[in-house]
Amino acid sequence: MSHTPVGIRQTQKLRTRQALLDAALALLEHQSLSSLGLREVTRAAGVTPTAFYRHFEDTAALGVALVEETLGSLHGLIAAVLTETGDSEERLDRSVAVIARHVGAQPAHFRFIAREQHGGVGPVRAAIAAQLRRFAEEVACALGQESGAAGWSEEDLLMLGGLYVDHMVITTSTLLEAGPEGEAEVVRVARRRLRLVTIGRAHWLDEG
Amino acid sequence: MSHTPVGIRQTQKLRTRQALLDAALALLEHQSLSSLGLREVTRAAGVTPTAFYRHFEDTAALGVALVEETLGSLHGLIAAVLTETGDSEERLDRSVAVIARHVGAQPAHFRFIAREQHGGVGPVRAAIAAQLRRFAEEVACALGQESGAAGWSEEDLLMLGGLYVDHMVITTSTLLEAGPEGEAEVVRVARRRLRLVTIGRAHWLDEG
DNA sequence: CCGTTCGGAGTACGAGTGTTCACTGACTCA
DNA sequence: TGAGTCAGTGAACACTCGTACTCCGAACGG
Repeated sequence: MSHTPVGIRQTQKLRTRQALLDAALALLEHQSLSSLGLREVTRAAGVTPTAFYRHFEDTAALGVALVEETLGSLHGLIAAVLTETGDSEERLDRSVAVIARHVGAQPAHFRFIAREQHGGVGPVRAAIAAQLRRFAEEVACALGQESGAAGWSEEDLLMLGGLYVDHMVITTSTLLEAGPEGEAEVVRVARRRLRLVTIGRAHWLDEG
Repeated sequence: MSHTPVGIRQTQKLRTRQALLDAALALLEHQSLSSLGLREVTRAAGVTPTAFYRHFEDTAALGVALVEETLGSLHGLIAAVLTETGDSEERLDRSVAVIARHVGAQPAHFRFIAREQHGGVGPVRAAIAAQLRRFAEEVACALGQESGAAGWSEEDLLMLGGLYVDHMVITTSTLLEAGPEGEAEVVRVARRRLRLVTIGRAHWLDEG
């Protein structure tokens, strides 16, 4: 992939950068980015305030980096799940399960995304929107290669992809609100919702 | 309704209270509640910081009041639109139109809701969640009285009501992001999404 | 009419904020 | 090996912040 220089200096710099990101993410569990202080982050990361500027210009820039870290590695994953074999019911269950697993594994990251998707920091909002748009396009592309997609316009595929992605985001934040003990119920409802959408999809061309 | 005492004192108090709410709402256009300062609000409202405490304990309490102001008056409205006569296509268009009109009329209020729905202030999140749950129940109730609702379990009606409400919220924030010039396109896509859900609804019992 | 209530003003305090500057010392590389 | 680079330090800057006081004066109620 990208060049990963092994200089002691570079690695140490990356280590501090990651410490800042981790500290910020931990603090963002109970507040939003626009109220996150630069000093607050550096204190939690065990670094002086000035060191922050070696890595990020703003707390906003740090937020954008967090967006990349969270969503950047997810591309292709959803599309992959959708293109796996199995009937639509199976694929549906698997999609929801994948989401639940990821959210359970790194809740702080997804809480951050849910919170800042409409949050007060413009650049971060834009970064999230861009990533979600890419997801929608990927899903639309995957759907377009299915057998049932004959006769669907590109616009409608994008509409459907966006619907799935938005539903994925909603499910994510609902999972976070419910906590581990409420997960099963949330998954149940999410599956039903997806099934309803799938049924609508199957009959879309009948009544378009 | 509620008692509205006409004392000079009471009215003046309500006036400043409203000034605080309006000032806060204006400031919240470009930031989120958790970064909103008490002094900032009072400065914009033209009062001293100490006066704030006569009306709200916190900025969080002010946020809850804003939630009530925005969503409290909307109850019954959606259900009313849904129970009006006309075929499902008409009702669907009317629902989207009503949303677009409300968002266009008071964008700041709805931006606030979208932003704080997953924001960093717990009590406000809870207040919004409670209101949205009420909406979902109202929609579910309205749907239950339609002719096509025979055979639907109460749980599935609630699932569907929640789906509609969540979609309403998404549409709202998408409208806000798009601005007035992008409104037509957003409305187009929102209508299509709703139509797909409606189709799924019509065939729900066939394949349940 | 007069004592009480109370919304709001004014002042002051300590704590925390973002940003700047000169500096240090370990790493880099010719 | 020696000059240069640069991630991170520490002190200081000028703010803003939330909150606790005391006090004023207009509106209230008996």
